[in-house]
Amino acid sequence: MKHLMVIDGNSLVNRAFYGVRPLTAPDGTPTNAVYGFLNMLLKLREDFSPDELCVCFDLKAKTFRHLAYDGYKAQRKPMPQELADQFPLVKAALDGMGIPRMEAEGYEADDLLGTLSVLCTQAGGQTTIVTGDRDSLQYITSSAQVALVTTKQGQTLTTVFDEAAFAAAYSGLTPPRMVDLKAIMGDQSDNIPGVKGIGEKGALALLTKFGTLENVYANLEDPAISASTRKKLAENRDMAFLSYDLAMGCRTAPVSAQPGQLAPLQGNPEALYALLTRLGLRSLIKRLQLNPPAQPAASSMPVAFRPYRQLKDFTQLEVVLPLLPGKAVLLSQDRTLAAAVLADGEPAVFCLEELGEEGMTAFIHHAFCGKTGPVIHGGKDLMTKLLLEGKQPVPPVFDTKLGAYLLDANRGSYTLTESAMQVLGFDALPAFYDQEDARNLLGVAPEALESLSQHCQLIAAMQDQEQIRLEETGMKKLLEEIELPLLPVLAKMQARGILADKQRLLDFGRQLDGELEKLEKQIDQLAGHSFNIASPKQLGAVLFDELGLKTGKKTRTGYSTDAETLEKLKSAHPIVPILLDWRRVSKLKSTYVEGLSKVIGPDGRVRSTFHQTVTATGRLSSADPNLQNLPVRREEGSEIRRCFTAPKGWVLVDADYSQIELRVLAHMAGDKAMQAAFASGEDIHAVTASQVFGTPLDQVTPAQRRAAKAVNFGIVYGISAWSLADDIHVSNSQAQDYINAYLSHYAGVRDFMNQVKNQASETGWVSTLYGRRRIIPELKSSNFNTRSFGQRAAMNTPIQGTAADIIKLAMIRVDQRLEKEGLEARLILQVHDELILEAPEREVQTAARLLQEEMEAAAQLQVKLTVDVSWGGNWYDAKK
DNA sequence: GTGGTCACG
DNA sequence: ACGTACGTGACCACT
Repeated sequence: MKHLMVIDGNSLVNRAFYGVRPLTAPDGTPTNAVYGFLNMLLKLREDFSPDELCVCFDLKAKTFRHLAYDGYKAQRKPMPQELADQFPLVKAALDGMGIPRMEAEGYEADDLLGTLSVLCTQAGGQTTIVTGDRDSLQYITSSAQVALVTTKQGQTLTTVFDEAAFAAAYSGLTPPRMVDLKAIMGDQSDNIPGVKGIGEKGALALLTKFGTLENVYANLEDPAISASTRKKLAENRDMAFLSYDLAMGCRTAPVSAQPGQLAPLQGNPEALYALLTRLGLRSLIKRLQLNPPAQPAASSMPVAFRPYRQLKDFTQLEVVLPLLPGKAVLLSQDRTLAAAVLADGEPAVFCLEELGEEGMTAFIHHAFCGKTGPVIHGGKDLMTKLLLEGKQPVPPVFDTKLGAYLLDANRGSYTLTESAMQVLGFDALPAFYDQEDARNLLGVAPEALESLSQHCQLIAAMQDQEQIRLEETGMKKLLEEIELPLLPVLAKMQARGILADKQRLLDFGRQLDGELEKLEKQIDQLAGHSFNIASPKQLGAVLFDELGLKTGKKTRTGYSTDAETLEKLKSAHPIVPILLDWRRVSKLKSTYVEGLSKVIGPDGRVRSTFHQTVTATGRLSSADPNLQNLPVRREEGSEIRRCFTAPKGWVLVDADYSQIELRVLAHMAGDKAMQAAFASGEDIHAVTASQVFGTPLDQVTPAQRRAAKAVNFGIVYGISAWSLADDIHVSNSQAQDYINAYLSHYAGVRDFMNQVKNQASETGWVSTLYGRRRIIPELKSSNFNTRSFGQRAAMNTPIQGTAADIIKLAMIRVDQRLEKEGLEARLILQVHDELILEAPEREVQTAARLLQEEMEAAAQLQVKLTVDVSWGGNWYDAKK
């Protein structure tokens, strides 16, 4: 016997849209509903293994189906654009997968489900109806079951209702009576009026006694019906029968195919692969085991690849070597393969097996260590490696990774393949060669070489395209005068690293172990049993279930146990302060002591990677390890910073900008009052308090200063009264008063923020003083929260991003100046508004002065940039 | 792999 | 009525 599965596409896509967190494709297309729906579909297909499968969709009629009652569904909110846009994508994906789909003009998916299930039964088959809508339960028969899909907190739950399960859930009712039930109780979401004043309970009671709507009215005078119910029924008789018709699903919709004709189709794997790639749904590609098309469609490939010339011996190589500088080059990670695009556009490839170690060394020397650097994709880390090998690499003349980042800083990653698709506008690439994965390619040499050659040609094509687009968007100078010159500075910092005192770190770790043990003992005792303190779930159970403490905020999975929540419960139970201590100590131990001691190199130095293409605002980020978030705010973490040291005879020189973001704001907003506040040289938060509260400066209270400081931060982050109130624990209206006072005093700031918001909403992007752009897709969202987030980001980015531009300029200046003055001192770290040098003791004064001068001179703003410098034998002592 | 938590500017 | 501060990365538990 055949098993048919019919799916209500509209219902499930809806569930997916509201159940899955917002996701977007690289180009900004919303994809969460596509992603969620396809995952549900695949899971259903696996769980039920139907012989036939069909997905049904609503198709609006030109005329109303239910002319009798115009209110029907008339009041439904229109579907958000983000959701509507995803239906065509879902349908295209189904076509690609070869899954039949069906729609009929003037009918809803639900009608098709009912019709198909009846037809299937008539043909002697079994039907599983899949939907998120309980209306369809009316179709349940001995040969048709309903799989009801619900989403709760991102999880999808499927409950199967057959006749038995239905009877258990709706005692006293049979599936066809669902219609009668709705006729009486109505349904707000479907605009079915029902009998006004009678709800689910009353309706159920009536039907249990009388069976059907018809019979209820036939027995209206029955004494079991109360006078008031009888009155309501009598007054709404027409509405009840109209509702019955509305609730009754259609079982005679015109279907374009019969059960028996709905077997899986061939599909179009290539188109599906291209679609899912464009949408950035890689996990689905994997789940469907799709392979990239062997040969990309000619139409989607705007680069006319040329055949490569393979250099087979050293003599041939020698001719080409002098031509390499300034050309696009690509080197496999293991450096056994290389390619270059020469002046005439001809690609040449090199293979270590044929050229020998000597050939590859010569290639590297000429491509990376000559007078002119290469054109490359992601040159910083290669340059770092070459530096560590003792070579003297020259900086790239162009880096397509940086170009791709500047053109759209919202992507998380910039692999060659992804960036080529972004910049050149491909749908898909022959993702055969990937710089990150070259090792796998050995042993398939001819294909690997062809692929390497093509990818190198992509770099050349990207360079052309990026130059045009950077020029158009006004970011050419940003690339040429900030990002590209910064690249070698970062490479040098990465290669140099910072010296760490491993012994001291481990000693500190042992001390922490002792403390942890003590704390754990106390916690277990107070809880009455031992448990995993690090598990928020177990901790929540102990605090809120066992000890009965008052719950605070809730998270998606339970009640929050974060520091803010615990802080409020500190006096409620003696276990709470101990937990807070445990959290702090355990963080120090696992993240800092253990994490850092793991990455200290054999020479005692730690080498972080400074990512130049990660943040949306233009800041750098630091990883493996992250040296931009070492403890500093509390004393107990200071020991960690004492473990980062200068070598014997050297010192660390630390310089940080004072209030750079607020100064940038004062400049960009052209706010004379704020500029004057900085010019006074007084503490900015105190001055703000004095001006906003109208208090003489020397009479500003600590509380006023705290409030002013919070507002200053809030302004930079894109403020709202709600969050400010939450932060400084005042009422919403109090917070709003602060903001109003602030903005009326600093009217330039208010105007600037409004102008930024308006421009951002119009264009979809914001920019920094140096022309760096951030596209903010959230600004166009129909969702209030998403859009609000976009507006806050729009207000914050010009400030944070300009500050980031300035310190990058400072790094370049410092590096050049150190070089020019012939000093041995070197930049080793950057922490957003702070630079750290390693300098021989004899150079300290010079280096400190130089650092301050160059940082302060990096930008000429209407507010002076000021820098505080200090030094010491370790990072803690260097930062006064 | 995701979510909760927490470290930094 | 809505309900979040902006930007990151690492660790742990848990699925």
